[in-house]
Amino acid sequence: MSTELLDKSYEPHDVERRWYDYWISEKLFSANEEEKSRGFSIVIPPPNVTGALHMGHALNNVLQDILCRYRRLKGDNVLWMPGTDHAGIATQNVVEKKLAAEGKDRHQLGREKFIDTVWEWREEYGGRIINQLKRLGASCDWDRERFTMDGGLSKAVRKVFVQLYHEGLIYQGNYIINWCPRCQTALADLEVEHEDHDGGLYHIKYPFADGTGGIVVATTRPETMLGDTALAIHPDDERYANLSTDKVVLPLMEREIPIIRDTYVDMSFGTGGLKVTPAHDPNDFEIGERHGLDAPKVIGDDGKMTAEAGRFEGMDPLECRKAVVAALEEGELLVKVETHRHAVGHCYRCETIVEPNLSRQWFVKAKPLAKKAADAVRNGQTRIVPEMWKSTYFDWLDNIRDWCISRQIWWGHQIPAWTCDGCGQMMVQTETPEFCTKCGLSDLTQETDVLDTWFSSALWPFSTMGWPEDSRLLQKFYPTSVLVTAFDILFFWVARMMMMGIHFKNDVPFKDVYVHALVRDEEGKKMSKSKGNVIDPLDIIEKYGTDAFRFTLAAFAAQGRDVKMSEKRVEGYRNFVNKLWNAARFAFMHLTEESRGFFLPEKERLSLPDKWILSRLSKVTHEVGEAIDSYRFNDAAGAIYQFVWHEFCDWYLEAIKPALFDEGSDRQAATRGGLWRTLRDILVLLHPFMPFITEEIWHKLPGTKGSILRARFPEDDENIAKIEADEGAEAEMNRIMAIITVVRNIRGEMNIAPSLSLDATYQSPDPGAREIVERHKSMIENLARLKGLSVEEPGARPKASATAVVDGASLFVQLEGIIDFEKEAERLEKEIEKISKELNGVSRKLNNEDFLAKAPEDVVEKNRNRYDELTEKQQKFQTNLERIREMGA
RNA sequence: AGGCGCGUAGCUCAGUGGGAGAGCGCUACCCUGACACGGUAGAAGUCAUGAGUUCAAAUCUCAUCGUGCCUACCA
Repeated sequence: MSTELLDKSYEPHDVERRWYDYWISEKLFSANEEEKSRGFSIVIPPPNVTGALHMGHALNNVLQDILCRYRRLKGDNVLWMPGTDHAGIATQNVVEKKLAAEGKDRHQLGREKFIDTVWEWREEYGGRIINQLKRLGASCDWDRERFTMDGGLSKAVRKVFVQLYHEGLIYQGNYIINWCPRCQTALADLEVEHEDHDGGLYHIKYPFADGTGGIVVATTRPETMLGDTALAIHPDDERYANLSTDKVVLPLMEREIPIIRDTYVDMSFGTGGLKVTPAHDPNDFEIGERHGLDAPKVIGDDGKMTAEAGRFEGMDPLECRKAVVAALEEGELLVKVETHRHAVGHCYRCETIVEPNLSRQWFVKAKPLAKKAADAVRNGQTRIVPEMWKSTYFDWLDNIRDWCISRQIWWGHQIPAWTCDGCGQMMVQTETPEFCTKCGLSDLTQETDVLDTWFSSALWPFSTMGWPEDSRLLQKFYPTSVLVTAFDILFFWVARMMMMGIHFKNDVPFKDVYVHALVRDEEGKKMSKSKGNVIDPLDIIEKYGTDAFRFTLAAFAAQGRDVKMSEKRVEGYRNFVNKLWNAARFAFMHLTEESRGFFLPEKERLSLPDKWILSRLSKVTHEVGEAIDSYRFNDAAGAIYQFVWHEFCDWYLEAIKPALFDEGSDRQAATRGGLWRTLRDILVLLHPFMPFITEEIWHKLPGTKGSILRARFPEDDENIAKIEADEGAEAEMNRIMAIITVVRNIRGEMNIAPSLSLDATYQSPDPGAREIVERHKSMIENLARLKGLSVEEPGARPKASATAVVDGASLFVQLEGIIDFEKEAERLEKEIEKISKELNGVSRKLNNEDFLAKAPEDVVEKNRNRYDELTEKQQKFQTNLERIREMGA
């Protein structure tokens, strides 16, 4: 019975550290694959091991944590599988940069030593993001933390690669791929980010070989002309129907190249002539294939012009472009240069311009896998929420192209393919071969390329659970219940997990995919370091506490809309955290071991505020559960916020104070039960959103045992009394609250000092209403600060009073000596005007025969009732207005 | 070029066929036995624009304008 237990305002830091340690040491996040209870599982979207927590991670993981904590409260056996991915290119870049600072490069170290260095780096820094997730309160089963380069996961990668290869779904081939000259590796199409650039469109004349003229072609990349092997025109192009020759001379190279006819060419573009560079443009490559053209590479993998570029060898492509253009100008072959806006591809890891380049790479034949992945969503095996994303998902899968999976880097899963140095036989198998299967020679060379990181990520839902073994974990928790992710990796990751999961597990990897928003800055821009608009989640946590931050994220996670983050909002929810803290602090002044309400007092002993708050609580409990079940996190957060602040604190706590201070009374005992129960349930409802403060208060709340993580959601808890909606109590309480509000309104509008106690008269023709008001007179007097309320039948109106109308009754607030007649008249006029406006709308409807005939009965009825109420109210105000005018005159 | 969103109070956003909502900000009053990170009351919106469907539209349809994003091999 003292407030000394708690500080006046909530101090999160210490509390957060303490309880997180406690949860870990008590193993409260552990899943149990041997237990029979209903399983619920989520695999974390593994953050890059090089990563640092940003807002996107924060939102993503907070939502997952809310789901996991909620499901635990619902009694589920929850597995939240954590881990990181090895982020091949990104990690290699980081470590290379570090080496460069020491004046070294990876080639000096050699492959093996370099990989050792990366592992060392990972040991030292790789845990950073994991620790940051812990600051968020993430309740992952940390004992099971996985890494895509772990032994088990690597085994899964090999097995998948080998099987797909033997099924013909992985092949090696020479195709145009995206080459990042800085990272020195191929990239998948998805890993290229397109950005519009203003460039030049160079019109270049290719003279006919017979010297009779020429054809002008247009290109944005003149330097590639050095590798041209044809000039293409549309077969139906009448401009070129009768050419005297079928060859042109490639300028600068002075090489004769054929004029070919291909329907790919767009006659309406420029002059209708297209230069063909099979080695440096995907379309040109296909044309080249069709016409059997050579494909000389003029831009090398090192990003420099090759020997094929003749005198331009060794130049940087952009430098070469200038030189080529200058040379063309000199030869008077440059017809014109226009400015032209076109998309330029950049490496998603280092932003260098990527070169389309002909290269021998490994590919996954995506179409057959993609079809099954799309079908699984079409037939509802996997549900995408919100549905809006379904079309994006289908669109991509239905138009999917083969996936380039080989990377020319060292950090990653080395492709399990070996070539015999003797006979050239290729062996693709899970175990390292000792001898050539064809000639028996033991000189074998393994493919040096590694696999795309996303290749191993695609296996994450089952590789983390022990696949290819048929583990207990897989049996219990695969398919996972839901995948929570932002849309930006819908293709990178979700679609590919679907493909792999279905192919190798014969079942989808998750039942639901919940696609959440992207977190943006206050202006709605994507947060990025280069823009300098990044808000660091850890700074926010430091300043406002994790619970406030989490609640903010949840409250703004409306489906289908981005979250614009600003500190101001976090501050608002920090205040909410503090409000809860103080409500608890107040409650603890009155709660003892004995006041706990495992069973609530019999209904007859409960006061109206108790019955009311319990009824509201039962509804809010239901709302919160339903909202989380359907991933409407903002609705859940909103419902509980509204309830705690504006019902529990504003009304209930104020209403029960007299009872609580009535020492030794029965009503004190009964109300303590109501208070205990409501606070207890609030903590449980809030726990998924605010794990720390709820745990802290839980432990201080008499009558609770152990961690709140082990509590049951109120509806499912067998150990506490059932509560249910009580419409009667709600109606009664609403009537009382309306009266109080109306008195306060008069006080406010008339500018009456709160310290001034007033008398009021309540007049109603309804004996039932009078009885209710009479019964709760003291509550009204107390909360409306009245020194006396008399309850009467309609009759003489008190003189010099301000009036209000509630539920068909009149309320007179006596203001002898202090009433300002003019002000009161003004106030009443304002009320009347407001009512008239509403009345207009309603009567328009009721006077409309179509409305009466066609609108549903209940809508008509509702409007009729409203009409009656408003008319009566208007009349009462009108009478009072007249009276006030008389008195004032 | 296609596709998907968004445009509601000063700001940030809920609401998606029947009485315009919240948080922050603003105004007035108040340190009333937990909370000034608080309390009570109040002001504030042609629900982007135009047309249509409907008894009824912020909500459905179409168009327009503005805005954001995604996909794309038009040189």
